[in-house]
Amino acid sequence: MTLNDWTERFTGTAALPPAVRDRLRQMARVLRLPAGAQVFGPTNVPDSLFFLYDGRIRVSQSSESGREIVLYRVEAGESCVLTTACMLAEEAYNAEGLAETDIVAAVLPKTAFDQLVAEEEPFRKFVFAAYSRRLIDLLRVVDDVAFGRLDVRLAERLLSLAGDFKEISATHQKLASELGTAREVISRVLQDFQKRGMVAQSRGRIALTDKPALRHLARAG
Amino acid sequence: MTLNDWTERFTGTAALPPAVRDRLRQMARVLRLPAGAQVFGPTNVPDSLFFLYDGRIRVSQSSESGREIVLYRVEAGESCVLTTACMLAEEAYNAEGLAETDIVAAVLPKTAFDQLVAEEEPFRKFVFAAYSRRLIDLLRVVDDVAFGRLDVRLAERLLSLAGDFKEISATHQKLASELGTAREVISRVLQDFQKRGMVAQSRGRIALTDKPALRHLARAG
DNA sequence: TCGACTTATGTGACTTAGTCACAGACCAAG
DNA sequence: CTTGGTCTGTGACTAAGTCACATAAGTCGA
Repeated sequence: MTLNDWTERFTGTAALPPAVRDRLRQMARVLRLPAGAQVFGPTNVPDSLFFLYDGRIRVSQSSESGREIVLYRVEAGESCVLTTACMLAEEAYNAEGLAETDIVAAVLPKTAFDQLVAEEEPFRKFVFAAYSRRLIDLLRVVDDVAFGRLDVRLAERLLSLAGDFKEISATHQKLASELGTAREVISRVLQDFQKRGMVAQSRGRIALTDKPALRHLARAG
Repeated sequence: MTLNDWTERFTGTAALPPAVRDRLRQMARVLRLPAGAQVFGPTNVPDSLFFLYDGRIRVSQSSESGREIVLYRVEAGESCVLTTACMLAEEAYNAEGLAETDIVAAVLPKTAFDQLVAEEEPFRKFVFAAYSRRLIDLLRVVDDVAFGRLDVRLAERLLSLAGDFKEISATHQKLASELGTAREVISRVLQDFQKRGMVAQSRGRIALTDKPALRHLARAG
C-alpha cells in the first residue's frame, strides 16, 4: 500500500506545483518501521531525506560511558535533516534516531533532494527552516545542560511528556536518558517531588498530581 | 578599498563560473570590524550571509545568570550560517558573535543568497556543508558539557587555544566562559594542573609547561 | 615612589550533581 | 511459591557550581 498523498502533509511539498508533486511521489519510497526500531544511527547512516508522515522519532546522543541525552524529537509533518547534514559531513557522530511509535515516512533519495532544492523555492524554504529548527533545538539543549538546574529540567520534561494527560509511563532510567543524567539522580529528584506532593510514583509510571506546582518550578525555580 | 577577489577564498565561491563571481563581488559589501566588536547578537540580528575573509569570530551563548559558553569559532574562509538559520527562525535566541580579531567579511544580502543557492550547485554544496559543520560542532558541545569531565575539557581547550605556542593569554574568567563554567572552578582545576607541573601561571597568562601530559589528560582522563 | 583603584586570583564552606556498590521491591512465568 | 529480571532506594563518596569574602598584581596619577 502507498500513501494517498503524503506531499500534502509537508509545508515544503504541499506548496509545490502538482507536476512536481507527482514526480516526488514517484521518486520517494515509503518506509514503515515499528516502534522501537532504529531509524538511523552510527552504523546505519542513511543517504536520503526523511519526511515523517506519521509517528515520532526520538533523536539522542550517547556517551562512551553509556549515558544518553535526547536532542530533539521529529514529529509527523517534519523532516529529519540532521541525517542529511551528517551524511554530508561524513563524520563519525554518535547520534541515533529511534522510532518512538510505529512510523511511516517518505524517503527521498539524495539526488532527488538536490534537484528539488535547486529548482523549487518552497522546498528550499522548507529545508532551511528545518535546519534552523534543529539548530535552535540544539542551542536549547546546550543552554539547559550547561546552565539549567536538574529539578527544573525534570519538571519541564515531565510536563511535556505528559501533554494533556495526568500520568506518564516511564522508568527513572528513561527520564535520565531524556536529560543526560544518571538514574539515581532522577530517583532522588523524583522522591523530592513526591515529598512535596507534586508527583506520585509506581513502578514504571509517574502521576503528575500537582501540575501547577510543576509548572511553577519549570518556569523559574 | 575593496578586496582584490574574496570569491577566491571560499570553496563555495571559488568553484563558481567567472561571470557569477563578478556578480557576487558586486552584490556583496565588505564589512570591517575591529577586534572586540559584536558581529551579531540578540539585539543585532543580521539578515545576510557572512563570508569571513579574514579574522576569527567567537560564537557563544550566555545564560540569564551571566554564565557563558563558546559554541564554536568561525575561521577565515568559512561562512557563518547560524545567523541565517536564526534569521529564518525568527526566534529569540541568545547566541552572540564576537570578533576575536579585526575581521574582514563579505556580506551577501539574503536575496542574493537565495538566488545563488537556487542556481549554483557548488554554492549550494558549500552552504549545506557549512550547516553540517555547525550542527556537528554543536553535537560536540552537547557531548562535552553533558558527559565530559571538566579537567579533560580544560586541558583540551588550553591546548587548542595555545596552538603551536607555549603560552596563552587568558584570564580564568575567559576560560570559564569558554567551557560554560564558573571562574572559581577554573581556578581550582588550574591550580591542580600547576601542582602537577602541567602549567605555570601568572596574572592573565598561562604557560603550558608539559603539553604531552595535557594531551594525555585530554585524550583519556 | 606612593597610594588608590581596578582587575585577577585564592579560599573555605556549602549546595547540587554524578558515581559506585549494593539492597530491596515488584512483577511475570513457570 | 519460587525464580529471575527489571525497577527503585540508599549511603558514601567525588566532582562541579555557588557564595562570600580575602589577597595579590598591575595601572595610573599625584
